[in-house]
Amino acid sequence: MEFQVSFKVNDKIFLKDPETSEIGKQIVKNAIDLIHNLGFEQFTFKKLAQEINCTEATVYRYFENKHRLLLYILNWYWCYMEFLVIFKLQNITDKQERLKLVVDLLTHELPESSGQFDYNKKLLNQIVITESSKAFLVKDVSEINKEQVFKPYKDLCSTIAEIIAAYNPSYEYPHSLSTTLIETSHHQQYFSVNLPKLTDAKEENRELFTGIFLEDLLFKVLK
Amino acid sequence: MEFQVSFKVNDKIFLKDPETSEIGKQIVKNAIDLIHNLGFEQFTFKKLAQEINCTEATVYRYFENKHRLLLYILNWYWCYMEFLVIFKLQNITDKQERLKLVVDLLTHELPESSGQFDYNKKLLNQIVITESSKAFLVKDVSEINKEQVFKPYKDLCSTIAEIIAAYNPSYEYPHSLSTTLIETSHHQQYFSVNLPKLTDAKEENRELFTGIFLEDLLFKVLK
DNA sequence: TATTAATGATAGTAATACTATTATTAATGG
DNA sequence: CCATTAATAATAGTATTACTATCATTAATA
Repeated sequence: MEFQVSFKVNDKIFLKDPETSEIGKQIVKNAIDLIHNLGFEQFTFKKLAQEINCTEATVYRYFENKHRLLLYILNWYWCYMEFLVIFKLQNITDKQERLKLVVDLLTHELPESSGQFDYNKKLLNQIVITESSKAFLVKDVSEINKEQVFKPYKDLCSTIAEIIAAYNPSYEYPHSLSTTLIETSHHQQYFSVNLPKLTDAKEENRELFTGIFLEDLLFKVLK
Repeated sequence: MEFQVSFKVNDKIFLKDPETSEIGKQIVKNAIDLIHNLGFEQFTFKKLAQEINCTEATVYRYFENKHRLLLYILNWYWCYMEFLVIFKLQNITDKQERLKLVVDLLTHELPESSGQFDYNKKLLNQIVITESSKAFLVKDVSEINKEQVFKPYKDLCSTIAEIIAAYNPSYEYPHSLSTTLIETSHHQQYFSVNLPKLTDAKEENRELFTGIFLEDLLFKVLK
C-alpha cells in the first residue's frame, strides 16, 4: 500500500489548476524539462506549446506568464521540501541530529518518490539551484508578495528556523540563518559546477561538499 | 591634491570602451539609473537610448546586449570593492580587525568618492544586491566565463579568502565562506526590504543588521 | 583639404509576449 | 439522446524586444 502526498499550491499562481487536466500536467512536466534545457530566459510558452503539441493560447489559459509558471514549480518544490523536513524529522528527538538531517535534505537531490504523478526530481533540483532567485529578484516583488506567492518559501524558512531555535534558543538570527542555509546550498552547488574558483568544492562531490561546508558552518555558529 | 582610481574592465565585455567618449559615459551612468528604476528585465536599450537622446544603434555599438552592460557595471563594482578592501586594510595588522572591516565594506553602501567621473553609489549598490546573480545564473555561464568576464568577482572572492585564511589558516573552506559572505550580504539586505519574513532584520537597519549577522557568523565559524 | 571615426536617421526582421475570435470536440446533466 | 457547457484548436493580430543594416551627416585628425 502506498500513500500519496499532494500539495495545494496557492491558487492565485495559476489561472486554471494544471492538476485538473492531462494537458495541465503536461504543461508543468514539460516546463521543467524545457526550463532546465534552455534556461529560464530562453524558455517561452511558444516553445512549450510546440513540445506538447498544443497551442500557445492553451498554455496562457493555465498561467498568466512564464514567471507564474516558474513560481508554481518552485512552490511545489518548497512545499515538498518542507514536507520532507517534517516527515524525516518525525520521531527524531536529538536536536543535533535534526539539524544534520535538514542540511542533508537541503544539499541533496530530492528522493525519487513513487507517486503516480511525479516530476523529474533531478531537473527540478537543477532548476531550483539556477532559477529560484529569479522568482523573487524582480521589480514587482512587493506586489506579488501580497498574493502570498512566497508563502511556501517562508514556511520552509520558518520550519527550519524553529529547528535551529530548538537547538540553540539563545541564537538571535534563526530566520536569517535558515535562508542563508537554503541560498548558500544553491550557490555553492552552482559555483562548484560552473564557476569553481568561487568555491572550495570539486564538481564531483558538490552535494557532499556543500553538506559538509554547511554543517560545519551551522554547528559552529550555533555552538 | 587628489588621486583618481580607475579600473580597466576586461575589454571583451564591451565592443567599444564607454570610458573613451562622452556618450559612452552617459550610457553607463544612465543604465545604472534605468536598471535601478525598471529592474533588469524591463530595462531595454531602446529606453536607455531615449533617456540620453541617442539612437538604439549607438548603444549597440558599445555593448553587444544588455547582459554585457550589466556585466560591465558589476565588474566595475567588483573591482572597486576589491580596491576598497585592499586600500582600507592597509597598515592594519590585527587579523580580526581586518575581517571586521571586510564585513563592513560588504554590508554598507560604497562611499561616495569625489572623483570627477562617478557613478551613483546608492543605486549601484541596489543593483548589485538585486541584479548581480542574474549575471552568472545564465545558461551560457561556462561560455562567457571563458572570456574572463567574472575575473573581478573571483579576484574579490580570492582576496577575502586570503584574509580569512590569514585569520585561521586551518579553516578548510575560505573561498566558499568568502562567496557566502558576499552573497548573503545581498540576500539578507534584499529580504529585509522586500520579504521581511525571510530574515530577522528590520528594514530600517538592514545594513547594520546584516553586518552584525555576518560578523557573528564569520567569527564563530573561524573560531 | 582629405580621410577617418562616430553618430544619427531610418528601415527592417525575427522573436517575444501576449489578446481575441471562432470553430470543433468532449464531457455532463437532465 | 439531446442540449449545454467547458476545453481546446486554429488562426489572426498587436506591441514590444532584440537586434542588424544602410546611408547620410558631422566632428576630429592627419
